[in-house]
Amino acid sequence: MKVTINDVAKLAGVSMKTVSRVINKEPSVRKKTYDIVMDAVNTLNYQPNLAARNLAGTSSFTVGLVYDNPNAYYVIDMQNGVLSRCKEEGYELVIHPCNYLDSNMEDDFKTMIKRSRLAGLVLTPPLSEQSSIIDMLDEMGIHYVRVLSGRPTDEEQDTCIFVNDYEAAYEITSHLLSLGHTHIGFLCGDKEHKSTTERLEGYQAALKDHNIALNDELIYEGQYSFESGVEGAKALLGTDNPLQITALLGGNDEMAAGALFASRLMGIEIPEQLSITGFEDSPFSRQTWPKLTTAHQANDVISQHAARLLFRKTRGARNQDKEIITTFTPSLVVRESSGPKT
Amino acid sequence: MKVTINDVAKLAGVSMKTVSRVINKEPSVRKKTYDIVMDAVNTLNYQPNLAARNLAGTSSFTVGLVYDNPNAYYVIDMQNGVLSRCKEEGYELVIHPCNYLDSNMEDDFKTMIKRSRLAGLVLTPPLSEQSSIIDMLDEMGIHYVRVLSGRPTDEEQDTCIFVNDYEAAYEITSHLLSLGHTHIGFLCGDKEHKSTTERLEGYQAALKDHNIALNDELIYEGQYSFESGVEGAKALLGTDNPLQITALLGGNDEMAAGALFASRLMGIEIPEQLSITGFEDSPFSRQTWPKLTTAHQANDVISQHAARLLFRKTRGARNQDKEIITTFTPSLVVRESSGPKT
DNA sequence: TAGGACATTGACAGCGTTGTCATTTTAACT
DNA sequence: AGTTAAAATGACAACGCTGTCAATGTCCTA
Repeated sequence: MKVTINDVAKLAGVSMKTVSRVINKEPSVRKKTYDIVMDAVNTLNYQPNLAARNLAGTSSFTVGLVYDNPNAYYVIDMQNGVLSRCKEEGYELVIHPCNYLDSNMEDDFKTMIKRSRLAGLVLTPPLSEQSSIIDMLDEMGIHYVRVLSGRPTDEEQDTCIFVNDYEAAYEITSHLLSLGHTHIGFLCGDKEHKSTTERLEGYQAALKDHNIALNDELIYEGQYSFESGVEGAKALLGTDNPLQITALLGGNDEMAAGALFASRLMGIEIPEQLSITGFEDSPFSRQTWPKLTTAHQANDVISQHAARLLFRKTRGARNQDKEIITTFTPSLVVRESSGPKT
Repeated sequence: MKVTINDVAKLAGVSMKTVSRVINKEPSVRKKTYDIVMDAVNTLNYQPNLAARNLAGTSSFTVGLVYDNPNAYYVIDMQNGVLSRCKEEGYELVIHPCNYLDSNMEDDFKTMIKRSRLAGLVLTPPLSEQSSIIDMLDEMGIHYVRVLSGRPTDEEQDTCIFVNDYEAAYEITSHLLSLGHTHIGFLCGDKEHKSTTERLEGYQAALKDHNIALNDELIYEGQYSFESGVEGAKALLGTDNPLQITALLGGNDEMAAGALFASRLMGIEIPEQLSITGFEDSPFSRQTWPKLTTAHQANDVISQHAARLLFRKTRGARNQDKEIITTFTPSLVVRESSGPKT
């Protein structure tokens, strides 16, 4: 019933170790031998046992995905991306949701790592920004790849995948500017998140480049949540829109949806009286009325490349085949929630 | 650096095997010995190696979560629930998204199972309904727990967790009836899904109990998607609402959101001219305008109990401590999208 | 106080791989 | 053909734990 490496070896007429070499794609196996072994593998439908590999080998075949992001769409996308690479490479994925409010998160982390020795970790924001975590991992000698909001720096090229929120925010803001808006509010997330400051700076840079004076009163700091989007829109627009805002940049789709919701309550027509934009292009940016103009962030692709980067580090030169993109810029998607200033 | 069972044994002054007994909570370890060993475990901060346990033991410490549900919120909830139990019991979770359109899904499945011998699987709908899969698992002798839409039957009590959609749909429909609605449309999912027929039957039963004649024209079959919700609402309400519909039951929150969207397009006021209800209470049922009346489905709790049920089967009598609920009925949550008939 | 029954513990092999190092085969030279 | 270096393969221990079964300890009974 259960097929082991020995069965394959016997059928192929080689030693166990040679089969091991073949399935690990080690060099220094003769082509002919390789083919014979692969034939045996296929006829027996052999699947190497992960537990044994993890136990015996120096490197492991499980990678961890660590996240601390309340957004389900985001997590699923990241998960699927990493998973698709894992499947290809024969790795297994264990997921590890975290709560950064949780004080014993680091212990939790260590436990997980001890339990199943890991090939490496993929860290998603905002967790990937926490230096205490990174330091701990460095200290423990654990491989990792961080998905980060930011503009690439030479230094961290090989452990980071950057999402250029700055650029994307610049683009969205430019879009609104080109529609004639000049009084543009910003519903940002909390400033501890790198993405918040990046998006904010992109927004400000675009305004500057169009010679529009910055005004801090136009910025509302929320928590990337629907509720804080509602609050933010109410706060900025007030009862009679004293700041004469005609466009609102949501820090993410959820906040934009909140702003949409608030606008309804206040009887403001979108986009006629107010343009609203999102960020991330999560599915529900298409499920609002009107549909959200937003910046599409290809999370599944991003996480695939994160996984690739991790595997490259883990398995050394063995699979350098595919190119790895380390910087992604979300791209503008224009829908119905933004329109010309009237 | 790495602490093994031997280190613990040495420190505690017992044999390796006794430590093993302690960490596996086997009976027949003297209380005193137990305490000594646990002390050693704690001072060394010992974490048993999962790979070794899986390799050496007859039972495994990894469980699989298999899903084929496009709804991110649902998946995350299920995942978190199962994960929380796993953490407690020292298990590890590997996730396995499927695509039931994919023809070689079953092979995929087998590969996964061979790779890492599993303690068992948690199957979520609609995958849990597919008898071909169940048969395969039975044949392979794999433990599993199915989360299913349905009313409990005695027979499958020990491998199934039921979500009583029938009852919930009955309740939602009754809610609408009590508001005075008599012409109630139903935007259901595709009929291959068990949940669709369950919800449909609940809806019909409620109508019957109120002596309202059933009318198939009031039922639109979609795919549980936002888009099909839009289409369904358009189809049922037509240009001049020939069926005189004053309330619309969404098969799930997404379809309800779609109906909301369509209503906006058609200039129908919610809930003044039309009541709309959802199903599942996913986060975005609170992020629509108006917020959706829906049936709350506690997916995280459901999946926790699914995991418990699995562990009970896996580990035999070792942890019978907590009671397991095997039937859950989503409960009505009244929000702003439903109102009295005017 | 001896004998037996049962509870508790330990010694050791084995799970299915990979790492190390020794051995054989091949290729590349004189 | 003979030598040598390099490439290809194999033998065997080890990874950290659990299962088996034998050994010891404890408590009871007569």
